[in-house]
Amino acid sequence: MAREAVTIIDVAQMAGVSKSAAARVLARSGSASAATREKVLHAAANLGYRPNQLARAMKSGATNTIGIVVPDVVIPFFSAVLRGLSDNARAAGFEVLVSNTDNDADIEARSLELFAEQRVDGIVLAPVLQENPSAILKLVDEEMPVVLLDRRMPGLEHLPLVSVDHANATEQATSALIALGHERIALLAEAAPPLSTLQELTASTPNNPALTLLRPSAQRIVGYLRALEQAGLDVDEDFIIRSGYTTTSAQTAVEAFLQRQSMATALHATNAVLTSGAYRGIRARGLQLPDDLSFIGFDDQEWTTMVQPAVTVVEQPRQRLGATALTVLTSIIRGTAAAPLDHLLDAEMLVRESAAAPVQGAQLR
Amino acid sequence: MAREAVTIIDVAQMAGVSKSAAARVLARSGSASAATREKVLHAAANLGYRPNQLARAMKSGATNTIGIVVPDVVIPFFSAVLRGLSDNARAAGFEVLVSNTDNDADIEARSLELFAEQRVDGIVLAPVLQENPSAILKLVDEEMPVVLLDRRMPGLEHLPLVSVDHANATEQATSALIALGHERIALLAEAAPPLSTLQELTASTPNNPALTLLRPSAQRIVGYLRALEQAGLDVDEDFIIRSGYTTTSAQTAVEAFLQRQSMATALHATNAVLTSGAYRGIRARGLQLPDDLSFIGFDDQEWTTMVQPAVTVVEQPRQRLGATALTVLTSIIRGTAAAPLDHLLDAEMLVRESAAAPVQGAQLR
DNA sequence: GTGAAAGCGCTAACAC
DNA sequence: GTGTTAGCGCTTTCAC
Repeated sequence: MAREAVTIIDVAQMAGVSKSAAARVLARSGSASAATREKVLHAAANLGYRPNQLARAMKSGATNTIGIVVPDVVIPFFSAVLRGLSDNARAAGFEVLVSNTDNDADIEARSLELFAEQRVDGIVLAPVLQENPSAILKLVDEEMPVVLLDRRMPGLEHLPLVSVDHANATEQATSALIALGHERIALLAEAAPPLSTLQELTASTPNNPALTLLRPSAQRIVGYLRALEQAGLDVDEDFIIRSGYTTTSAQTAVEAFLQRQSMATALHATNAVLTSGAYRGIRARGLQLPDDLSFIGFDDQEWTTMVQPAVTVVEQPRQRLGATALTVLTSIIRGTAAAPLDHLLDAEMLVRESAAAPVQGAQLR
Repeated sequence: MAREAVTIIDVAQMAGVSKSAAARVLARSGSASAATREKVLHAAANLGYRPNQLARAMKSGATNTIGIVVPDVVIPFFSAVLRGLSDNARAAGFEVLVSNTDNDADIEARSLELFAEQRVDGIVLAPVLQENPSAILKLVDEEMPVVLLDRRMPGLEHLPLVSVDHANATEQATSALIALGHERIALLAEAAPPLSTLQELTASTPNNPALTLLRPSAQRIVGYLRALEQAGLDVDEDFIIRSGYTTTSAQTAVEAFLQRQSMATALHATNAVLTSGAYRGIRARGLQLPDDLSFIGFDDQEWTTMVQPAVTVVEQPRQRLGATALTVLTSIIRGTAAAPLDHLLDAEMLVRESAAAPVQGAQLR
């Protein structure tokens, strides 16, 4: 603002008291007589005094600002998390700075650096999956409070994580299909570690580091394996469809799968992008949901209820993830953090019409 | 960050020069000898010096931070605008603070106040439509640079606006339907001023204040009237369907319309929410697109290409709106602003399959 | 209860 | 080219 802002000095002068007296009143700290308070408040109101948070931050060392770093706020999951974070941040007296990385480690590093220069009080970060997260570690080493969102990777074991329980989410979907009577359930997942590695983890607890350090897509496969195992069903590696993280890649993979493997009676896609691609693939093959195939998607999206039949999905508590991340972050900032800091929230099934009991012989076209 | 940050003094000491010498090197201002520069840069790197933007801002009066205030970042339109703004802000050296208002004038006022206290250099605001925007005017009066996004209302005539050309967007859609051969075109719009008021504006230029001060929903109706007028078609007020700003309200309104008015051969919905509701209503009535009815929606949404036939829509250049808002805002901040400051961007038709030439007698069920 | 004064980290005159 | 100094607006001892 170009025009000279009114400072505490202006207020003090008008009130006829000292700078510090005015400060005590305006910052509600220290003591002041009723008369002084009255005069100062009056002057402040008259002049339209607005405290300069910059100066306040210089003194106190706290900016009451936090940063959130995500791949892309246009992705509905992240915009919802941002919203949940933002609402709660406001309530707790924090402003929120936003940055997008497009999953580029360099941009992420630069964003973190800039936030640090701005002296944010803490950062919520959905990290780019990278080999050597040195930029993150550097910040943490300098005692910047950081809360991880959605994912974690080796090297960041000691940072608190707020995320959905990925394995559990897929397990829920798979178990739901099993409960409907399906035994040959295909899974559409991003490329991930070899199956043997993942199979060793089916018995692990949700917060087992070996599990939470895997990328979300791998954790989701673990949940699938766990559900099959619990039901006593054999794993057929041929039923695990690998795809890149794009709609077209997923569509292609699903179409190819449906062409070569007509025994599957159900399919679960493990993230939002793959869900869109899978749906297109199913449609391209001319299959009817749920009679020809039962389908459960991941993440609720508007289209899942615009198509017919509406698509059953596993939904993450997006805004609550943001709210939780804020809570954890503030507890660290205020030094009131108490272990455990990890928060793995449960996903929720939104049961609609795309998954049903298998129809005998349906896939035997 | 709890640990003592390294300051310019630490750097100067280590480099064996004065504070100001170090400052000159680090801020790339003023002159310094090669030797000094070398020593300072070296010391800074060794110590991991990170400039304190707070202190810098205190001195310079510029925080290099801007704020964006929108109804809700979860709405795809706003998250995309935010993205466009954010990318360009970064490139221009600004950080971005975000706030959601949920269309509540009090929350908006509070947000603006808080941003002002943070001493942001400027604000991009999608204002809550309100009678008396005093909080906004107060800020502007104090010379805070403000750019309006998407809408403007009486009292804010002097503030620059970055928006899609609402009237033109609807005109494009309506004209497209007319070009296909439709003559009885229904419009789904939010409740708006009486038709007579709007009809007077069909001849106005895009940036006519009388037009840009209307709420977007009203401007869109003007575009519809203009298209009909240009084609020499009569306006039948019965074909303008009024609805509240919710999917269910829109669905109900469309269903009722389709029941009582079977002469319409085409329908255009004038915003994203109404488009979803209209589509549901059309489906609930069992109509086939485009044979029973041609349909054009507003704002591209993922579901419009997930359903079959895919829905033709008018799309706003969302990210470009954000980018443009940033450009205008920075020009004001830097004092290089040159009239005209209003930017009305053109919407674009995404032609898909839900609109086609009318089929004779199709609606005569 | 109140005022004087120091100082947060940085920049920009200003002398040298 | 370099160092000294003042000061951005605020909070917070510390005497009185």
